[in-house]
Amino acid sequence: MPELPEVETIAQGLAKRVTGDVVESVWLGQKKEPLKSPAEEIAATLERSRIAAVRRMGKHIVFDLEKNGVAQTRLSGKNRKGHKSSGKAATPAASERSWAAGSAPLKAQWIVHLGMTGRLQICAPDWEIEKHTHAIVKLASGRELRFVDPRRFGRLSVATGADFDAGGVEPLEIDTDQFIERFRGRKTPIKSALLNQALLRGVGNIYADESLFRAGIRPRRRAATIAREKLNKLLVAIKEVLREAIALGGSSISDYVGADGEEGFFQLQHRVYGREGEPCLVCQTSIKRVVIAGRSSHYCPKCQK
DNA sequence: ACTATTTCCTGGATGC
DNA sequence: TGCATCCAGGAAATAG
Repeated sequence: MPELPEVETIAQGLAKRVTGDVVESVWLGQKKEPLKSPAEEIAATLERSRIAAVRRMGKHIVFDLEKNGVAQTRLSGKNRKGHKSSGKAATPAASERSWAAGSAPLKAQWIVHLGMTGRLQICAPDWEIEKHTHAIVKLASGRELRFVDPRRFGRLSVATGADFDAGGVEPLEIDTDQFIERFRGRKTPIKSALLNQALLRGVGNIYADESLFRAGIRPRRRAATIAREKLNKLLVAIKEVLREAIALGGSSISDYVGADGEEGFFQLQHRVYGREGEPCLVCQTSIKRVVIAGRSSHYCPKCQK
């Protein structure tokens, strides 16, 4: 279940391997759940685009795309209402020019959310197509980038007009004042607030539990009842947990593996997540599990108040 | 404007 | 062995 550290690891791995490559063609499966944008729009946006960068925003992987202005103009005019062709010379010679040449490239983004079980694999075209493969992106380098997701909680979309807005604020970039402002006054349990991507983006169930343990706060505590000092401690804990996890390549439980298929190791550092009934590593008290907002929440009843 | 609950999905684990 | 049931959980949709 990829959260911020896993997605960061995957995005970095992908960036290393596909930056600069060009999309030749795109195949999209028939299942509609994984597609947040219309299939034709995703395909049209990706095809003939150069992958300028791959980065993470919250739990999303964002591919920054650049396309020759001429080709993009033609596609936009055909596929999007109210978007007129700009009248630039659309000669075949121009559309085949190298990416560096000619007018400024038109930008777009391909956004991938892995959900629970989504994976992006880079492979040779003759690799067996796995069950639950929903997208195959053919690259000019001869490789393929495939999206595989058995549970179909993952999502693919494109942003063409404006930049993709992931909502919320990056937990590794937010400062104490911003954090307190966003979380204080909320009546909801702090655990729910941490999972709310519109507040803070990228923290999921594992890292919420681990951060709350380090900060000594019970997951059911209402955000509004937590003192500023304690909220500050929580933010420090969140940043610490996320940074440590990124350094270890994320947590490999269930389906997660990095871009090259390697596993992460942060699961070995989990102090409460998945440890129901086991002794607290600090005080030996049995770790409890309760359900909050439909999510398993693990905590030490003695260390967390 | 918030908050809480339900729904979507499949595979692996568990129970009888 | 086989079959049914439960559970994992992010985010969108729905209800209050």
